[in-house]
Amino acid sequence: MSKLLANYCAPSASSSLFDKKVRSSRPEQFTSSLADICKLLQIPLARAATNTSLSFKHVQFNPRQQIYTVGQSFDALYIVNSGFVKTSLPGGAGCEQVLGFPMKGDLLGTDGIHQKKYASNAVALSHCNLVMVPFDVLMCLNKEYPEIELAIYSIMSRDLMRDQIQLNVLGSRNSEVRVARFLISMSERFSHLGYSDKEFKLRMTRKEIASYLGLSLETVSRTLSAFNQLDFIAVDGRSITLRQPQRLKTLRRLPQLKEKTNECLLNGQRAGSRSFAQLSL
Amino acid sequence: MSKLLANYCAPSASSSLFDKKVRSSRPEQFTSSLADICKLLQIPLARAATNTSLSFKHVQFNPRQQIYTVGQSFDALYIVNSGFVKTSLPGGAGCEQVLGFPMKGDLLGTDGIHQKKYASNAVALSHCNLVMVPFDVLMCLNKEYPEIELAIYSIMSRDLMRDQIQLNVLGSRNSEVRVARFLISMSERFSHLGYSDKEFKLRMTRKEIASYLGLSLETVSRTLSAFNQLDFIAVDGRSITLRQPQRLKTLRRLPQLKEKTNECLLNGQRAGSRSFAQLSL
DNA sequence: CGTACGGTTGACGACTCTCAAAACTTGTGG
DNA sequence: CCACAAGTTTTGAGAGTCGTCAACCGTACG
Repeated sequence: MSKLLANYCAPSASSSLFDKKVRSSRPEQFTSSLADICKLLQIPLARAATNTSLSFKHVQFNPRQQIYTVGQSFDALYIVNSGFVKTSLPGGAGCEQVLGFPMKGDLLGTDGIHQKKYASNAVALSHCNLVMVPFDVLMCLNKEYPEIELAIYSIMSRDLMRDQIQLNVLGSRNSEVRVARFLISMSERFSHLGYSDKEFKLRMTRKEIASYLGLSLETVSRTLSAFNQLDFIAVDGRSITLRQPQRLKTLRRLPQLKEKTNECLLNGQRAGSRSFAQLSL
Repeated sequence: MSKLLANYCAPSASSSLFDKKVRSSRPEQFTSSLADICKLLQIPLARAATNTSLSFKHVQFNPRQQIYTVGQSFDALYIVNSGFVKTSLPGGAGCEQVLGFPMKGDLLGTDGIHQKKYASNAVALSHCNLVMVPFDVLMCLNKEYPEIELAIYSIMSRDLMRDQIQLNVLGSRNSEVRVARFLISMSERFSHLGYSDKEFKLRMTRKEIASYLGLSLETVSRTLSAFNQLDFIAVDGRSITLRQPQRLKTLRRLPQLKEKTNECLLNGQRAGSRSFAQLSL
């Protein structure tokens, strides 16, 4: 056990594999302490601060670079320190299914624990800085810091919740709701990271959003344009500004589509026909 | 720690009762040993057999009875010992989103760990016998049996994989593929439990299947009827017989829908003008 | 400057949803 | 045991959303 941990008590040493992935310009961070990781994952673990000997290596990834792929032997989890990631399943006929867009603080690779092989693909959408956490090191850590065990359960539980919510989104067969909930979700995640919740830049293509939402890329584009014309949002390529987040949040399909005049409900806007693009202008 | 465990020490732990597989008769089982649970969850944990003092209570549920609901305080996980369960999210306007159909050996309630509140509803579809595993007891157990920790990670990892696969199904916008994959999935799960993989009875309504697959119940019914006419399956209410599982497994939508001549010619008669594309075996 | 890629917009059609009705099953009470 | 009610399932017809195909524009890149 301590032998394994000792392998990670090398503050100065850097392996050749590690050097290969280092990018050129920026003063990137190369190691994290246990306390750093807990902070990143938002685990309250006071005792971790006392441990200054343990360090975790960081790995750099360039845009479009694979982090791991389906079937690859599982040996480590990754924590996103900076940058944006896309996870996906190969969809057989060349069309992948996007599973999620992990960002700072998210834990990647947990789907590989069961079969000792990664069950999804992970690829960097931007320049990424990930903390590599070898799984056997993590398992040893838990013996010394039992609180970590609960924390990992909690994180995996949260990921299960997220998947369930995404299942709910995909189950609602309505493009506007899906896109709206996607925008709100991104807004909340950016807000949670300390960025603006009104103005942000998407890092993924329309095609990737479409796959994530179970739509075609044209429908995503059209829906964004419609929201733009309604002034719910302002779209400029991948830059999004939320102008009326409440409208997006309360967007529903009304059970009764009969009346085409009633605007007084929670949301109102969506009462009548499909061409609501002309409604509010 | 041992105080908690002591609460679950049954004075008369009869684990021999468990070895006999009592299915339809009514002498229900009321407790399980640690070894029983590991067997149920398919955790290889030899040392657990030595522990005969620890016992876990069983809980009975009648059809339609709630096991837990969204927002309810989380304190225990449940393992399905017998019966069929449905988990779901409340869909706002009365229409729920079905998340899954746990059956024997599945672990329920893990989505409640993160927020200490259950994040989904669980309801019994049949008479159910569940093993209740108080979460704090589980956490204490892990200190005595560290292998359990990895086992729980593994189970949650598997559940994450399942959700991801389901996301993939919902992302494929094609009713036939969804229904086919649902049938194959059920077949494999029954087979895995030792039942027939060709002939089984579904415990859920068409409506619940439809919600699970993101379709309307009529589409599910129609697709099953189409499979029936093609002699892929035989449908009799909720009783299903798989006649040509390979056809179901390889069912795809061809990128080009041009040709209208490509018949399977198994049955010749097809209700609609729908072309069923297959992958060659 | 040509190519490739990403994004927008339009036209058209098909898949699937909605509504509706009927056959069938299940549960309840007299 | 039957009758009635309520729910489930099947099937049909029509309509609507969204996917497919296509063209066009802008940007990046060699």
